[in-house]
Amino acid sequence: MLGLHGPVEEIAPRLIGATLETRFDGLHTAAVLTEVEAYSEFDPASHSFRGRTAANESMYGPAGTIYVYRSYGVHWCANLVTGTEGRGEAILLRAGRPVAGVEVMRRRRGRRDHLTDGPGKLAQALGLNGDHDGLSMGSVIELRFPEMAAQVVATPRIGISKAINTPWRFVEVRTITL
DNA sequence: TGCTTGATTAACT
DNA sequence: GTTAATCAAGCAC
Repeated sequence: MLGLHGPVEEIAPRLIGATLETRFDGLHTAAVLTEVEAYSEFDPASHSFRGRTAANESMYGPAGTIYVYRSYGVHWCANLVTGTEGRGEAILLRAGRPVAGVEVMRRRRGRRDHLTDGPGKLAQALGLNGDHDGLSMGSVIELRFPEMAAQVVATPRIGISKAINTPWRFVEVRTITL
């Protein structure tokens, strides 16, 4: 996919402002990404740091692959692979702004607000779960880049205990929460 | 085989 | 601000 292949720390900020769209079972939802985090091999905080396993296999796929993992045994979190195949790099999609299918999102989330303001929430609102791990960007999951680049700020990543000073969290300036 | 730790969320007080 | 829910991966034994 155009503009989707490259080092995670370079691609990640460019995902801010991009629209992620899903069509599952005829249900259309879309969110503009406002917060992402980059993870790579040789990165102690990354799932791929300890090497390739059955669980993180899709992190090693080609650019455009979706990596979905179970978080805290409860939630699903979605990543987008943008690196070279076999490198184990991915970008965690942490938050977004609903722009289509809000009622579908509300039904999936079971509430009216806080639909996409967290990685588990964003994945659930878009209907992403373990079934979609390893799928590629294409007919059911699409990413559209904006006309103009968003204003982005880089900060340390959230909820990790290693490499806490690596500023690989990228947040849209208008929605920044530090 | 058992123990600890999460790339979290929601419901509490 | 605190805590339960809930489970798989990773690591020690």
